[in-house]
Amino acid sequence: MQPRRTNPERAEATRAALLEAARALFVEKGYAKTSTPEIVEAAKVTRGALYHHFADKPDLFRAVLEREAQAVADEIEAAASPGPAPRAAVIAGSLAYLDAMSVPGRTRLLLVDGPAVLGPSEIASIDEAHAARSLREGLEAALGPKPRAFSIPAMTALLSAAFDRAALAIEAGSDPAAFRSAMISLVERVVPPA
Amino acid sequence: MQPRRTNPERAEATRAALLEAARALFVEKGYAKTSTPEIVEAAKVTRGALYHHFADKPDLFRAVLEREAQAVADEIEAAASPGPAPRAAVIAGSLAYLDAMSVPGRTRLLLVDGPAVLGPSEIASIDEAHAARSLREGLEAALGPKPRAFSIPAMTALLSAAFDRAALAIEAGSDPAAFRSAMISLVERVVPPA
DNA sequence: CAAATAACATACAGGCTGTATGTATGCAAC
DNA sequence: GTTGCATACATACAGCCTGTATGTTATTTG
Repeated sequence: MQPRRTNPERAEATRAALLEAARALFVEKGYAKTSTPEIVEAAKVTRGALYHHFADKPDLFRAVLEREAQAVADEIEAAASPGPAPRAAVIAGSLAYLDAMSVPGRTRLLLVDGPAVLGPSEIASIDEAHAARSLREGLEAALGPKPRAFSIPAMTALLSAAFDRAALAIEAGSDPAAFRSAMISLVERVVPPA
Repeated sequence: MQPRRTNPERAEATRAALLEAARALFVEKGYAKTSTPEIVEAAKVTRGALYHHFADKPDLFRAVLEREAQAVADEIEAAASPGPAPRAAVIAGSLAYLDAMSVPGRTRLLLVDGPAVLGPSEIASIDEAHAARSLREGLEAALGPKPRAFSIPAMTALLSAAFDRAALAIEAGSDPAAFRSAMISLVERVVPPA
């Protein structure tokens, strides 16, 4: 607890406190019903600090989301290393995605409030930079270059949406096994065995 | 323009004016950035009238959404009459859904702002009462009672999400033909021919 | 050590939501 | 037909929230 702290240290500490407090409140009450006075109180800073680090409330939300999307992408990468069996890698990545999205709050942040606050196009670009990219590359590796009845980017988007809905349903209390198996069944029909 | 109007007439007229004005503004600027003063100005009534007819702003939004979901469901029903060919009916209903969702504003209302404002569970129940129910019944008719690798309600939810993403992508400017064919391809893999 | 700057803190203006209260018109009973 | 009530609004107000503008303190730099 030295009162002697370097400037980047102070800044990073308050930034982290704001991100953590904001994440917790956005998850608990949703973006719209969370006020900046609440956030700064939980983070034990003032609104001046918030508006010093972030342009506005959506900008803070965006920062929370990018962290979260990065964490999800990391978990997928760890599980679905693109080895010699691309089909197995896609299925492993699929289950890893559902596991990653079961971390409390992630569905609300990334799938519910995110599109409304930042717009579906910005969410799509965050997604394409993280989780969806893994899926697309997995499909390309598993399907090869021969002609197909569908475009890979389009099918990636459709499957990605199905993944999201599965995560939401599981979060809402549906049977996880039922949605996991339905999702795998869907992927297997798109990527035929060998 | 007789100043002599019956009470139910007056009420229904202002209700309709509010719903129409609100829909237009929610579509143009989104729910969060649309204020009730704006809405009542466009509808040429006062905020007193709004809060007389609707409990609060989310309640007005819900009324707009229910109308919209009903309209979508009607278009699907018209196209996918469950005749003797259940597989063809599912495919016809699929294309009808994408057409219905191409009416300007519907994706934003039903797929973007809806889940954030009313919560995904309430949106899911509105959907199950309208469009998703058609799809589930179509799948049941097309797949029959024999055992499958997946549960029909779960697969209905996943396909429904893929439909929604296709509608969003088309709205965002992606190639409609690519998404239509990818979507049909997905449905065909779930519902094998005959 | 002095000036400049980063990192906040405080104060304020404008706008929005929901409620409480007031009013006029249709309506129903007598 | 008039009296009383309910419906359908209209107006006014209180509280909160967002973003900005300005002030203050600690750190860094020349």
